[in-house]
Order: sequence, then C-alpha cells, then structure tokens
Amino acid sequence: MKLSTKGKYGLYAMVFLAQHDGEGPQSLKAIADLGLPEQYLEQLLGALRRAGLVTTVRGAQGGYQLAADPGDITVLDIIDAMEGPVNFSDCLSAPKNACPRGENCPTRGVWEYLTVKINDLLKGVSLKDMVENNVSLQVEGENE
Amino acid sequence: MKLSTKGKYGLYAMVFLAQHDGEGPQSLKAIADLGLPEQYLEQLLGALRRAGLVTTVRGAQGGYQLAADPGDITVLDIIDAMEGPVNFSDCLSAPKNACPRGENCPTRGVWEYLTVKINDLLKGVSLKDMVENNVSLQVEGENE
DNA sequence: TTAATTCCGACTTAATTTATCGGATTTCCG
DNA sequence: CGGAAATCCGATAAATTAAGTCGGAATTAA
Repeated sequence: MKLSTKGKYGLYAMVFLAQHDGEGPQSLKAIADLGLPEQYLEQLLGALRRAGLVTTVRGAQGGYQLAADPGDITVLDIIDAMEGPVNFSDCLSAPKNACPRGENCPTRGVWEYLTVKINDLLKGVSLKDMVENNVSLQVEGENE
Repeated sequence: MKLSTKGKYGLYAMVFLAQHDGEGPQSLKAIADLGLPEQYLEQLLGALRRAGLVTTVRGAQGGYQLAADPGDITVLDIIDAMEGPVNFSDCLSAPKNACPRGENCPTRGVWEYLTVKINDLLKGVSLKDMVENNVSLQVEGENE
C-alpha cells in the first residue's frame, strides 16, 4: 500500500501554498521549483482547482493560492482530489446483496472498518499542522 | 489509495484457510472456488508460503494450511506479504539527510505518522477476528 | 501589444498489475 | 510400480494505470 506520486506531489504543492498563504498567487514555476515536473504538476493543480482546494488567477502575475484556510484543508481532501477516495473494495459501493459472497462476507466488515479509520486518520492532519510541524506520533486523540 | 486484487485475493484465501483450520490441507482448487483465478492464486499462495504464513503439503491430497493460529495472523502480515510494506514515501527508508528537501521537510513527519498509524490499524485485526465477525467500528482501542 | 501565465485535450512512455502457460517435482493410493 | 493429484517455478503476455510530454488556446498585467 503506497501513495502515488500524484498524491505526494499534490501534497508538496499544497504545503508550499500554505507556506505562502496570503502572499498572493504563486506561479506554477515557483511551485515546480520544489523539484517537481512542471507540466505534470500543472495537471495536478488543475485537479486541485476542480476539487475546490485552490483558486487561480490567470494571466501574467497569476498563479495558484489556497481556496480556504490552511487549518481547514486536510490531507484527506488532497488525497481524495488526487487519487480518488480511499477504497479498499468495490463491494462497499455496491449494494450488499450484489456481492456474490452474500451478506455475511467476513471481509466486508474489515473493508468498512479500515476505510473509515484511514479516512479519520487523514482527516486529522491539516495543512496548518504540517507547516507548523505539528505532526508527531503523540498528536491529539492518542491513547496508546 | 486502494488495495490491489493481490491483497484482496490473499486475504480471501487466508480467511478461507482460517475457516478450515485444523481440517487438513486445502487444495488450491478448493480455495479458488471462492471465485478467484486459480493460476494467479497459486502465485499468491507461493508468496504467502515464502512469508511463512502458510505451510504446504505437496503431492496428491496436498494443499495449503495456516502456519500459525488464526489469532496470531493479522491483516498486516498478509498485506505485507502480498504488496510489500506500507510505504508512503521512499524518503523514510533513506537517511534523513539524503532527502533533497533537507531535515525539516514538513511532510516527512506526516509520512511517518501515517505509516505507523496504518500499520497499527492493520495489525489490530486478526484472522480470528474476521472469521468470528468480530470486526466492527467499535472494536478495542477506541476512544472517539 | 507583448510577455507571462493558466488552461486543456491528446498523446507517449514506463511501470505495475493481473494474469496465463508449460512443464518439473512430489506424493498419495490402488 | 504406475498413474493421478497436487504443489512448485520461471517465463511470458495482456491489460491497466501512472507518469510525463506536447502544442496551442485563452487570459491578463504591464
């Protein structure tokens, strides 16, 4: 289980925008200077815009900026926009009785459980957390 | 972020073996009757064997069986064997200063955090839990 | 008007996933 | 002993997805 470069590049770009939040639009070139392929990144930023996570200013001096407060944009938002929703099994999106294994399939519950839990995890980290380096293994909500 | 069929088929097969634990070796054909492509499954079971999760009996009346108690085999073991370890970024396996972003990369902590947390999640579900349908959103270790 | 910049669809290439095939080996059982 | 039932294994093929490239249209500040 790994993250695609799409997800990673998207997150890098969003962190960059968070770091420059309030400084006006950041050009594609400036973001790509992080070491990301410029033309590929352009596609990804298009997806982020269509997902409502960034706004753009076209034309000279234009660029990209966050569409919301860094504290209100989470890793989940970004991963969802870049890779589609976390999905461990298509059987979850199908009606229960459509599954050839029937309703008491012993794995269905696990797919549900893991999907919900991982979504919670991703939702728990915002861009603000990241730029403030607030993410550690003892963050909020811990009990182990 | 999704699970490959490798991971899913592997888990289906292991649950089947757990359901028939103690009944002697189960043939590939019997497992494939779950609706999985037989020759592909054979590869996967080979990987599970090499990972030490199943043992095999060759020859007529042979087959596969769990190498350990169902309570001692977790979803993590199976996913790791099928897809390799959960890995959100290669920068984690490299030394800290090998990363071109330097030591204070704001995403590195997130990769670490998510990797550990997801591993914990997967480790928390055993085959025993699954066959007993013990997996729900209120399982052990909850505090939200 | 020009240069900077995003936007967009089509295309290419590379990598990975998902198988399939053919035969070698092992072992039960009559 | 011989045949059938199985696993084992390396190679290959097909399909899908990921990753990256290209060329040009549209927009806008200066």
